[in-house]
Amino acid sequence: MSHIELNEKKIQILKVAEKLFSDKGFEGTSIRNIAKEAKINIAMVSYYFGSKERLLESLIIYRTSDLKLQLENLLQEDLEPIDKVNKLIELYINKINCNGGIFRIMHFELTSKKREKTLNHFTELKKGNLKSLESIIHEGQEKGVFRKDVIIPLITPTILGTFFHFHMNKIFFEKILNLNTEALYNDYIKTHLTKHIQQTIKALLVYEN
Amino acid sequence: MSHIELNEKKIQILKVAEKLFSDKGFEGTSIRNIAKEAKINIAMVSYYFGSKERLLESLIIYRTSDLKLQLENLLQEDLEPIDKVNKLIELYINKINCNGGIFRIMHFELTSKKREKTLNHFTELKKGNLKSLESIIHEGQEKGVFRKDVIIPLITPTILGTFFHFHMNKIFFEKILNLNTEALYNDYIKTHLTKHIQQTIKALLVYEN
DNA sequence: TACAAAATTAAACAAGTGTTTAATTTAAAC
DNA sequence: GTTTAAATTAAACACTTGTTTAATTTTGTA
Repeated sequence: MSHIELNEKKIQILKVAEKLFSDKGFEGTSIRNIAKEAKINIAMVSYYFGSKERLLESLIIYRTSDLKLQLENLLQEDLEPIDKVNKLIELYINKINCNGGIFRIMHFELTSKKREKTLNHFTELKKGNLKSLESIIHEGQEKGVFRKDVIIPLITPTILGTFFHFHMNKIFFEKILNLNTEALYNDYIKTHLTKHIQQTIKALLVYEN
Repeated sequence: MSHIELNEKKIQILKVAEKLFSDKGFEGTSIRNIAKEAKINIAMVSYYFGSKERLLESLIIYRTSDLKLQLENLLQEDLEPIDKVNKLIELYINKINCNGGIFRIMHFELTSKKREKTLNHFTELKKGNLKSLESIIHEGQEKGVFRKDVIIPLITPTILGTFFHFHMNKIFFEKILNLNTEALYNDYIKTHLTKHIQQTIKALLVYEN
C-alpha cells in the first residue's frame, strides 16, 4: 500500500495539491482548484488517485518516506549526545521547511477521527521518530550528561511545537521582528529560531534545579 | 465593533459553532450542521451574526475578551519573576483547555490572508500578551535571575507550541502514554505537561551555557 | 498500418454550500 | 385589544462540491 507508482504527472499534481492544501487547508481546497493550477482536467485526480482523500494520503506517504531513513543514519553517526540532539533539531526544521506545506497539513488535517488510514501511517512515523529520540537521550543519560527525570515523549512537542507555532503566526512575527522579505524570514528560522530551540532543549536536558 | 450584544440564543449558537469548528474545522462545518446541533433554523445564523465569517469573528472576540485582563492582573501580583512565569504558563494552559476548541480554531483558521479583520483582533491580543511577558522577563533580568540573551518573542511559541502540539497529537499521546480516559488525559496536561513546560522555560531562562 | 491500452476531455450527476426572501409566529409596548 | 417590532420559519436562490460517465485523443506495441 505504501508503494505507489508515481509518474511525473502524479508528482506534479501532488506538488500543486501540497501548495494549495497548505495555503487553504484540505477542506478549503477543491479538486477544481488543483486541476486549474496544475493545468489538468478535473477528472484526472480521481483517475490517478481514486479520490481527494487518497490524494492526501499519497501526498503524505510521498513526503515522509525518507525522514525515517535520515533519522536512522543520524543515530549511527559518531557524535556526542547533545550534538545528535542539535542535529536532530536541525534535521526536523530543515525537513519541514523544505517540504513546504505538507507537515502543516499533517498537523491540521490529520487530527480528525476520519482519515484513519492516513493517520495510521503518520502514527507509525511518529512512533519511529520517538524511538530514535529515546535512544539518543538514553545514551546521554548513561554518559551522565543528561538529566534522568525528563519526560522524553514531551520533548518532540517542544521542538516541533515551537517551530510550528512560529510558522503558524508567520504574519505576526514578520511584523514584530521586521522580517520584511521571504529571505529574511527563512534566514531567521535557520539561525535564530533553530538556535532558540536547540538552546531550549539543551537547557532542559542538562539543567539541574 | 468589539462590543456585540450577546443574548442567550447567540451564546448558545456560539458554543455549538465552537464545538463543531474545533471538531471539523471552519470550512468543514456548515451552517446547517450548526443549525441542526443548536436546534435552530439555518437562517438564524445570518440573522444574528450576518454571515458565517462574522460568526467566527464573534466567537473569537467572545472567547478572548477576558484573557488580556487576567494577564494584566498577574503582572501586578507580588511574586518572584520565575513564579510569575510559571503562573503565566498555567494561565495559558488553563485558558486554552477550558475554552475547548476556540484556540485551536484560531491557530488553524486564522493564518490565511483572508479573514483579515478577524486576524487583526487576534494580532492585537498577541501583541498585548507579548508586552506582558516582556515586562516579566525584564524584571527578572534586572534582578539578575534571568539570562539576558534570550529571545523573548520566541518564548511564547515554545510555551503554546508545546501545548498545541501535544493537543494536536492527542490520539498519539493517549496511546503511548496510556491515557485511556478523558479524565486521565486532562489530568496529564494539568500535571505533567504543565510541569514540563514550566521546567523547560525555567531552564531556558536561568541556565548558563 | 492496425489494434489495444492509457490518457484526457467535456458534460452531467446528485448533494451540499452560504445567503436571501417573504410569510408567519411570537413578544412587547401602548 | 391593537399596533409595532423582533424572532422564526420553509423555501428558494445561485453556486460549488467530489465523483462518474461516455466519448475522444494520445500513446505504445505487434
